[in-house]
Amino acid sequence: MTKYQKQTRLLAAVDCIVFGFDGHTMRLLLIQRALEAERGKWSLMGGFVQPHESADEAAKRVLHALTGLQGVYLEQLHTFSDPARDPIERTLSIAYFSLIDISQYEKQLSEEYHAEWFDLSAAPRLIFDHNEMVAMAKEKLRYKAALHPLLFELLPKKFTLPQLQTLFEGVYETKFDKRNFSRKLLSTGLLVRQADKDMSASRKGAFYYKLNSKNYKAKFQDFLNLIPRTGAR
Amino acid sequence: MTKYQKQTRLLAAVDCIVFGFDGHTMRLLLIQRALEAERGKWSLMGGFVQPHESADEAAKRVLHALTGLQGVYLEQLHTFSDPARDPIERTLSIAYFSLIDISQYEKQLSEEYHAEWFDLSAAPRLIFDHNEMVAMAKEKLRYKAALHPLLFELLPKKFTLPQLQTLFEGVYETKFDKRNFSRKLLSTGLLVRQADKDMSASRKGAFYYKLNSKNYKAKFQDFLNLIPRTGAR
DNA sequence: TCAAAAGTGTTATGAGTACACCCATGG
DNA sequence: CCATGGGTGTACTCATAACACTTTTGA
Repeated sequence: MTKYQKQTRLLAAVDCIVFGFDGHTMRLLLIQRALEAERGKWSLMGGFVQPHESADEAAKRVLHALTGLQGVYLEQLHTFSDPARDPIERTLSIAYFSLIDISQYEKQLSEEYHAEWFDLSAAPRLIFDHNEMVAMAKEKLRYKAALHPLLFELLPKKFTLPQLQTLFEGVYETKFDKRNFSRKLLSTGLLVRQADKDMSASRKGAFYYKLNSKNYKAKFQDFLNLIPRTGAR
Repeated sequence: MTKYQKQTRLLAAVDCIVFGFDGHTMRLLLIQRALEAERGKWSLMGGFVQPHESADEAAKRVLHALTGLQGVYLEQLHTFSDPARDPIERTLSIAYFSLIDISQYEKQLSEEYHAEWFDLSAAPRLIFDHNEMVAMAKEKLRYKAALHPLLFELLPKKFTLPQLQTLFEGVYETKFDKRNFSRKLLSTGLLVRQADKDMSASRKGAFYYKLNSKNYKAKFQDFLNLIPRTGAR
């Protein structure tokens, strides 16, 4: 088989920006880097693309290793290619961002990787260009979640409207009117009210909802305009 | 300098999806591939990422070589990484999409590359996964142009409202009401009416407009909702 | 009975849409 | 004077946003 002669081959890595929500604030999952350079510094979870896997497969593999989770929301974000981004050797990085239900995260596995959740707005300095990746992921999350029902990926299967509103308020760093918020969300037809309530956060209790998965798939690509114009953008 | 041992290095290419608008329909710029495999087949313009350039720089270089243009709209689209996407040797491709004013395109240079404009809706079969890249670029263009004033990149500096409307109708493959269209576009504050008219398309003539570049930059990131709900989506 | 959070209804404003006629000009 | 495309105004509907009180229940 003829090869492309005289072209330089490069290392290709994937890096995963993993977002979670703890009920109060947005969180970011970081690990302490195991390799030189910058061993011990905080870093996104990453790994090299192997010869027989695509970047998507590599990202899934890495994410499963970090969280023990499969089938999570994972989307290619951007490829970072500054020739000097990794001081050891030129490495392309294909960044992915992921949304996980933090309550399903398996702490056991994380300790193997010295992983930790950080408040998104108080994340430490990361290696290489990882802070830039996080900033881009945050922006994309805000952008996309304003138009598509994305943030449900961060919640358990059963969730309450107050939880959902707190999540939106965390992502957009603002407050919404709860009457308008619930009317808008319910009008999407995405939510199905359950018979039971979450009694843990109030005396009255808040009804649980689940996603209507049929409508969820159908409407995901629509523009839903989930964020009030007077709120964040 | 320590290197990352035992990791496989891969070829990294960029491929550019170049869109234009000829006044009637959306067009796609393709070349006849000069390399094996598939020499002579239609292809996107691409090239390998060189050791000391980023992917953005590579895409700019490639695009300049193809069109003679500099400073054109160019945005990273997606990285394609199927291990089998190039039958000769595994190659990652970082795809970019670009919008150019077709009237500035320099035919001389294009002939050097056997480049040709194709009607976007009648593009030929392309090599490798390039049809998939084009499909994704088309979708992203529709998505983004519904919310941001992007399509102006396809027009000359001076353009008329009927031209602009034809362009939008081409991208969304539908017809808009011209009264609503002009009201909506003018209400953005992005357009500045010129004193002169384009007399080439009608007896009455249509006023030229230019972009208000200050508002253009300021509003680019806003959600403008440029497409009627009853139109395409 | 009280505290704390959940849940809900009304009104006013503005954006979006549907729709039809007059204008300017060159031939 | 007429054919062709350019340009504009109005009324209706619906989505949005602002705003405050009642309900539930455990302590």
